[in-house]
Amino acid sequence: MANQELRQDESLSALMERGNVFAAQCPSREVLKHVTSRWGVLVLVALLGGTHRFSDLRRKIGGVSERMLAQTLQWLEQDGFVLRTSYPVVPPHVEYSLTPLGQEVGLRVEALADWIQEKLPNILAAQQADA
Amino acid sequence: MANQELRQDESLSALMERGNVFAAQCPSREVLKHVTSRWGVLVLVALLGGTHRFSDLRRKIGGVSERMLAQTLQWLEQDGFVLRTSYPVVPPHVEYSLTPLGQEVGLRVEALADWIQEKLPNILAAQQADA
DNA sequence: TAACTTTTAGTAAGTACTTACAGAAAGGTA
DNA sequence: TACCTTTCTGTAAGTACTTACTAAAAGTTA
Repeated sequence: MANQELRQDESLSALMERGNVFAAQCPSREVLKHVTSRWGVLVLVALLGGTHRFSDLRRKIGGVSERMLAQTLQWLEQDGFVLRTSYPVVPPHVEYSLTPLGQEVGLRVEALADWIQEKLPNILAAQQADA
Repeated sequence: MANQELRQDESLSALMERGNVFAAQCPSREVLKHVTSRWGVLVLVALLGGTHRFSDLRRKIGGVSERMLAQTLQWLEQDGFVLRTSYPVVPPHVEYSLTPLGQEVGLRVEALADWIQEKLPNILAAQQADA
């Protein structure tokens, strides 16, 4: 059983460099948490549509508080997914956009969100079925 | 501004049937929460690899408690993504697998998780860069 | 009879996520 | 001077998520 974990085409070092979401201590877990967080998903999808200012995002994403939006943006910025551009004017003017890395995750996240939106009727029907 | 929300090719009723994750009260938000929950992602990816018993999942998914695994499986079962098959024996024998709907979400979630695993080195490098 | 098996419920306790609200910054407007 | 603007940051308070632990069911094995 134990050595089944090593596949033929992957060396041990290759596995270590890759990240393993099933391992509790793997740093990929944190990244996954940020990306799939309640507001992270929506921020990524929104920014896929282009650069947004803070308040644009706040308006677009129904239900976010300023506090949570700010925190989520910081997470995504630290992971290298979001680029924050601040103009030194008063009142503040800050723009958020996706980095190339951010666009890649964004596309995956959007694919998931879109699927759920499209299949919502089927899902709701399934929920009724076994209720 | 207000009427820009209606696109030419989509009637109002079509929009309502589709679900909109940006709307705070849309039921798709709940589904999204279950699918992207801390353990939901991992359960879906694990089950994509085939039917698993409860304790198999617990072993495979590093860090889950029995309590959370059970709750997550119930969420996904109610949304129609997971099929629970219970054999009336003692001690209990229960098998979990994906429904056709579950396989569809599973693939999207797996695409996201795989991307993060593969790009982890790049992400960690990006984190270092602005730290 | 005591102990072990597997899956899940229930409880209390702890941690993390979220919200609501007040405040700061510095220039333009009334 | 009083107030408005935008983007945040603290603070306190509330809610939700997680864990650890106890317990049940009913046969099989020691």
